Amino acid sequence: MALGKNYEGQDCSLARALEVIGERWTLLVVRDAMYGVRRYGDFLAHLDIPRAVLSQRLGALVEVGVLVKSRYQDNPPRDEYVLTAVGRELWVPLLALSQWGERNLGGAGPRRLFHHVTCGARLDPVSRCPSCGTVVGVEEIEVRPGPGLEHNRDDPVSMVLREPHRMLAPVS
Amino acid sequence: MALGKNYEGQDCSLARALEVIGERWTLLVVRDAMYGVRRYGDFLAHLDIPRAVLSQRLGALVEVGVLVKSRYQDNPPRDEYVLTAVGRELWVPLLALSQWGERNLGGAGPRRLFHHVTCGARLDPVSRCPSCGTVVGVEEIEVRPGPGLEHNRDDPVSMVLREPHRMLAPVS
DNA sequence: TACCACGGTTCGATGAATGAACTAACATGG
DNA sequence: CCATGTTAGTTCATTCATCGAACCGTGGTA
Repeated sequence: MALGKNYEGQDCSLARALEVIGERWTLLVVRDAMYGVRRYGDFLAHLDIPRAVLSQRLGALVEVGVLVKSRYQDNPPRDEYVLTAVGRELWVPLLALSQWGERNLGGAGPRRLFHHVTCGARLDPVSRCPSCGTVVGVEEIEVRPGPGLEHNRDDPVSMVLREPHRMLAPVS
Repeated sequence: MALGKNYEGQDCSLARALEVIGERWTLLVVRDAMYGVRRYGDFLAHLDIPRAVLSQRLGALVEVGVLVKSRYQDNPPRDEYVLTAVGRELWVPLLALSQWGERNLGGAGPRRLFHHVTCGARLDPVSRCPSCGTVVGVEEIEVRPGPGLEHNRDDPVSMVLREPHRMLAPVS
């Protein structure tokens, strides 16, 4: 989609955003990054995504500046993919979409609850803290399992998300 | 994507939302519906979308309850596609995404400005009215052209959006 | 030396998107 | 009555993306 097959001609910032993060799988990769996934193998295990597609998406996200690839050990050389400030700003749209799904697409109550780390209060659908009154960034959020959470997976991410976990904190 | 090729296994409401509105073009169709587009031909003209894809997307959106198809005249029989309450709730995620694009993807200032109809104040990136303090739904919003707006199209939607226009109000 | 882990790339088969052409229902003008 | 136009589609051949399995390369480790 990003390669020539774009939404050019659409004088609209939504279209431009969708060129970047509107492809299949891309937003799920970003969501996992918010949860603290950083390594190729962990994305692979949690998403059940074809390897070729994952490589393409990670590359594209690096290219537009949502992720950075950084070396975290030399022997053997290993890189991890970490959200940039631009990427972390996707938190609000991501949460808003996810909450829309939760409200309107049925299911057994919320799967995950998001809390403001500094005060413990639960966040509203646009990431506002009801007690502080401000919109909270991912950096200050903790995920906790909600009543609708099933547990049928046992990859690192799924494991970590069955316990309270600070957003962005590495899962492995 | 919705036909068997889904994100099943993802215990996540984001994945479920993306099954519904994550396909190419879908979110742009919803955006246009927010602007007041209701007719097949107007979507076609404003989006430059292949006809077959538009038909498929409109059908899918009706099926999941984001749009309703309703007869508005009988001779000749003509239907229009209108947002449901569920569809209108997509406003917040839509705006959030669009604002992310505007902030982070460059461009010459905001293309469109969104104002609270009842008080005239400009809305923030999550659709809050700074003077009323509440999150405002599409029903109470007016779009106005912003400094970054280019005008290179002359379909009904583009015309209408070069003047202040109430959201959801039919463009033709 | 053999084997394993990790992070990819390559490849054939399948499915979706594209754009142009065609269809159908009805209206209008002469 | 016939030609033309408008709207909302469908059909079809081509191109492109996705899928899943197999393969590859680098660097440990037994």
